[in-house]
Amino acid sequence: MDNLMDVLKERLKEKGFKLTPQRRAILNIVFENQGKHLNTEEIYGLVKDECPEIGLATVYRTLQLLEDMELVSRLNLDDGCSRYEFNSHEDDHQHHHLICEVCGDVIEVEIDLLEQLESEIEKLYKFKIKDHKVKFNGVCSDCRK
Amino acid sequence: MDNLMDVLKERLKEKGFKLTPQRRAILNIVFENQGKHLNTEEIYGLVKDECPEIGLATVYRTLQLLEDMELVSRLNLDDGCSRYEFNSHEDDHQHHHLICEVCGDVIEVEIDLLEQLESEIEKLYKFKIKDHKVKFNGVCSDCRK
DNA sequence: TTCTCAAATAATAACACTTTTCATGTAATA
DNA sequence: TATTACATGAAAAGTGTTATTATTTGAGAA
Repeated sequence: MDNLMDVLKERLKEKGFKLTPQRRAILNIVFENQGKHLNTEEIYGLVKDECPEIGLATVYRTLQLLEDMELVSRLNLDDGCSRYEFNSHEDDHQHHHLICEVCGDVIEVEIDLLEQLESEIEKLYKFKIKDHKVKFNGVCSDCRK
Repeated sequence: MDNLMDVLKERLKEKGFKLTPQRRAILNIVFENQGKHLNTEEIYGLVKDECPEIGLATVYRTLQLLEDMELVSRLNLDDGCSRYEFNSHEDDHQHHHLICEVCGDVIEVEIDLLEQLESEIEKLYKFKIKDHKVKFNGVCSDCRK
């Protein structure tokens, strides 16, 4: 999708950054692997097909950059590394994840019933909530068989 | 609380482990600092008053052990280290945390309105939920002034 | 197009947190 | 007592990540 790169270019320009092949390639990899929740090392491996010269540090830097401009989201699945997903749902809250403790699969949940809980918390604790992260651990349908 | 150490001793015995001064001291520190969410280094510093000879590796090992026997819970507050809290609520789900992005304070929330969300997810995804982790990021009442 | 310079890069060193290794110590068991 | 298994401290190694540095690159100016 060319439109995607236009968005990237635009957001980079806003903050005085440049659109480089590395940045383009990394965003592409994350975009093409939606639902996969790749970690930095995996992204590094995949992006090398496109940019064989790329360094791991650049991957780390770029993912941070892409997170800053809200094109990707960093996930913490408690497996010792950061994972990333393409951020399709711009403004609103993130979706949630079901993490299967048997096969390790990660399923995305689109329901969001946390609004009422949030408003209750905001009232009770006078805490301004800006974001929430919800993880469910359990066993997926396949592994229950 | 002596009862606490009895529980520890019992659970250790179940799995063939021993109750050592180090293990007793570490559990005590976490117990005495409920609401503080200490990290390993902080626990190490505090436990040295009781056990000056203790090594950092033992603290890591013991916290893992205490987590396995569900006497403490490991928290991930996205600040680059593991934090621990005493696990008072045995069987049921954990409570939630409000993390202030200004002062870094962590506030505990006891409300749990996730039951309905969970049953909906279980039905829809046939995913057996065993635990959930919820973090809210925002600004606490003090920092909003 | 060529020049200029800030920004971006690759490579590598440094870093922080954590785990493992290993030799020694200690407590329960036979 | 001898044996066995577990626990420990110290140090080394491992892991994911960030910082440093010299070099290269891209985009606007000449």
